[in-house]
Amino acid sequence: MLKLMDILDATPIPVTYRMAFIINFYREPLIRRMERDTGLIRPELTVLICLSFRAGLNARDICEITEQPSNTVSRAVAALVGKGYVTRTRDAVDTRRNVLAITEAGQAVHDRIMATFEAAERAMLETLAPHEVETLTQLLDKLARDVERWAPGHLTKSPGG
Amino acid sequence: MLKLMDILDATPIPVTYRMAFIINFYREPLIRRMERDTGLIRPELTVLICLSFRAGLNARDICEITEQPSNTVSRAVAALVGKGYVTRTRDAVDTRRNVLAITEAGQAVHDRIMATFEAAERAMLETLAPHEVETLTQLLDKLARDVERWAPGHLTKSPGG
DNA sequence: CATATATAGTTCCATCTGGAGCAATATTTA
DNA sequence: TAAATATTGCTCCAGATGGAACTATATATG
Repeated sequence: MLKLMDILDATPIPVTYRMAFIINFYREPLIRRMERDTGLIRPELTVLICLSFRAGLNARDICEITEQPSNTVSRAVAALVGKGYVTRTRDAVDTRRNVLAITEAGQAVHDRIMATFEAAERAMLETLAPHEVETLTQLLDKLARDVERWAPGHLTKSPGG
Repeated sequence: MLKLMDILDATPIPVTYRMAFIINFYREPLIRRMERDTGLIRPELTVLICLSFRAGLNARDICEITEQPSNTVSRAVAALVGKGYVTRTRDAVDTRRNVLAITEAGQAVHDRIMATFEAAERAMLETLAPHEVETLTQLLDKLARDVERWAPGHLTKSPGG
């Protein structure tokens, strides 16, 4: 039976096709499992990750950090507040802003989810020797940090810089 | 301003987080541009890629190759037939099957789209030295070919096989 | 102070997506 | 042949997603 991997060899985009392939088979099942087990959906996890890393952000900050549309973030925040995973308090100075913070329960569910992601990555990387993992990480890091230069249409988003 | 990349360093999944980051900024703009310029959507491109690689597939084959749900493929095929990019002919032997093939126009639009993907990958990889690109490709290939072992929940899909 | 403009966050709406189940056809079993 | 089961491909429906417009508040300008 023909499988996706047979097409891997024929594609004119060997690097990104493989990356997309890997991410697809890595992330989708984990996201599905998370949705089933915790009731959280993807944008909600994104918000939790941001708030877990830094408290005191507002929805707009998360939009800019993640480059997601504001309605997606808005919905995710509202859902997380409803579930008790995030608190939302009006800023006293600028009453348009809602300052967000992750709750203990939110941190707990975040940690549980990330643990499954972590285990899956470890399992994936077992194929590689430690020095190969290091090399791979470094190369990916180089590409990621260079995103401003190569991302198609990325610069056009904020002409002011 | 905090950006996604600052979180890169703090994540417990350094490899897959970077891959997802890269793929996100690579693929989404290209897909959006494709949708705008050609009117094709993602699943339709997937079908075109399969049929470009091998003619004579049916929808079920494409489902198995790409692991996409049958309704998604069904819709994509119907849209492509309507646009004149794919032909669909009933199999004389098994009249449940529709044998699919890409048309000349379909191949042309496929090639045009893939050319933009190719140019974007080239631009992305300019950051790396040729030997680094080679190393990266090999490491990704190793992971991709090992997918059956590590993909979460992948084996459960076909217990017989 | 009054008006114009900018920003935070939400809702509306159209579209994409996947799960479940359905109709048509093929295959197996009695 | 008749009935049970499997397979192909489709439609229905619920939920996710993003663009655009809207409300409320803040800031800049006369």
